[in-house]
Amino acid sequence: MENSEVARVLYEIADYLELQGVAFKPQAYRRAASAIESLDRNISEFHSAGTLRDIPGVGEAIADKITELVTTGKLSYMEKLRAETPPGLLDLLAVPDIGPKKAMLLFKELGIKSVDDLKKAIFDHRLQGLKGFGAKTEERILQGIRVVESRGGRALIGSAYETSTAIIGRIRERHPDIKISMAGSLRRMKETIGDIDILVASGEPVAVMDTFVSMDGVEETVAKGETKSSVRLKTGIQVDLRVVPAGSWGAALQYFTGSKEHNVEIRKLAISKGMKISEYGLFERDSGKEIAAMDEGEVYNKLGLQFIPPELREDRGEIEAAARNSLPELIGYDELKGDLHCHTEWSDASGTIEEVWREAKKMGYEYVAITDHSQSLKIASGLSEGRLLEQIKEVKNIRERLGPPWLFAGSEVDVLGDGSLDFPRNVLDELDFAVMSVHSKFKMDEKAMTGRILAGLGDEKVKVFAHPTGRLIGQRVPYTFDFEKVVESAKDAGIALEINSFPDRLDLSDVNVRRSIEIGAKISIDSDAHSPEQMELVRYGVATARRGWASKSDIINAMPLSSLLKEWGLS
DNA sequence: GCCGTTTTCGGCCCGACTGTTTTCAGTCG
Repeated sequence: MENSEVARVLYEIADYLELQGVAFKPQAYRRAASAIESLDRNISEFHSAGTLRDIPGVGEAIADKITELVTTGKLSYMEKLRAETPPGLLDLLAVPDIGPKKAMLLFKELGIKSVDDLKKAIFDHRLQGLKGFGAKTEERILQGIRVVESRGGRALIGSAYETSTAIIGRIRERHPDIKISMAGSLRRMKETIGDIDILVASGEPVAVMDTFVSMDGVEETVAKGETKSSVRLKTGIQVDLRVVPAGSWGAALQYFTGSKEHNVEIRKLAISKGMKISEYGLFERDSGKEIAAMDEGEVYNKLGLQFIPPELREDRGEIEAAARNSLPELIGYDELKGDLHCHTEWSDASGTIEEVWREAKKMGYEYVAITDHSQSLKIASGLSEGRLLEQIKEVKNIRERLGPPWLFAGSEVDVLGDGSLDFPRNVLDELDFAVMSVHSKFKMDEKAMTGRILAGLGDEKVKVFAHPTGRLIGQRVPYTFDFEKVVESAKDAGIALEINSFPDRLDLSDVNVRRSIEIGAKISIDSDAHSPEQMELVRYGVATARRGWASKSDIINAMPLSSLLKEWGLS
């Protein structure tokens, strides 16, 4: 059973208990669920080793439940809770402004069991008169239902990052003297974003708020107060803006960056050291004297910690590592020396080889690889043997003519169902190197898929395994294969596992990156650009590497060209 | 239900905003 499935069950239990008004247990279940989600090994390994209780937040009772789950695939406790609660009631919790108390009240007083029931009740004006419900609440809930029905999930980091960059630019233009930054999951560069958080330090909060709520693209102002405003954009995404005094900038940035789990642990740490932390600063608990507030790094330092980069703040051991002064030095956003996976108009992309070269030069790269699709990928205009040989000649000509950055003549070669590569030996041998991918027969069973991948990784021309799990965020689950075995094999063969930087892939994921590095495999952060400007998407790939605790030495395309040629035998 | 340099019981992060029950509860992040 997958970790995510176990976590989902525990989250569901938390929701049921919350609906029943049970105190504290929901948090306990959520904490355990969150820890299990970020494990880098399968939960069944902990079960077999008898170390379930080593997982933070897992005690006797939850360990027993996990055991029942992984051995039988079912959990009687959850079935009992499920039977006691009308199924639609959980959906009510997803509606903004409806929490457990209101959901239960609606059920008990009006028999409302689903979002549909709730809509009908509002149209019949049956909510008014209920304790705690007035006309405005009714209107807000109706709005909330519309949002839930239209949004249907979280935004990918790519679009959220661009939107937020544009908003910050507009606010800064009008208020040049303020400090402004992304915060929340966006600053942590999570792969999906629930809403965009922006933090401002200014002595004139009202003026900044006014600019914010009256920007182009605002569909509706959800809330507007003295320190916080929320709007919903026409694109459906919600943006929260918070304004704090300049004196508490660092503490506020720390606080609003989260994650929630990280902050809970930071608060507990503060308490254990006789301090107290809020968005206004770090204070001595008894005297109330300010210890740090202006500078985010100082807030961490005064707690006895190294500065923790936002991408690590997920309560996955970063606080303990920072206390021991042993955080990794993360790969920087400007440390890539090249891109090993780019497409051109020879297959399914736009842009010529020369345009890709020019973009690489603009980005300050030392090298870039042309890796168009292979022959069997007809849907993406894969190159035939003859076309590929022709392209290799062309790449080498341009390389001669234009000089650095160095152009590699590569190919994104499919590994076919039987484990063979999509070009014959004599053609592969003409390449500088190959990027291997799975693009077909996604539904093979674990054994067959693992064998297929391992066979492909056995070819000496393969130097990068692209988008290794095949997932598409929110659209397609990874294919089934033995991840550990593949990583081990890639490590032994000197093949890098890719972080594909496309926002709907980000494959490897942060958790998979961390596991791969632990095993000792190397990573290649590539754009998979299908137009020259998409080469900049590597920002999200680097972010994912950082979230996976990767440092420069883990990333092969952070190497200068000379080392890459020598150590990786690319040419 | 979990946890422990406050350790086997008694706590469990903190504050803003909103609407309504006019002094506070519910929700959210």
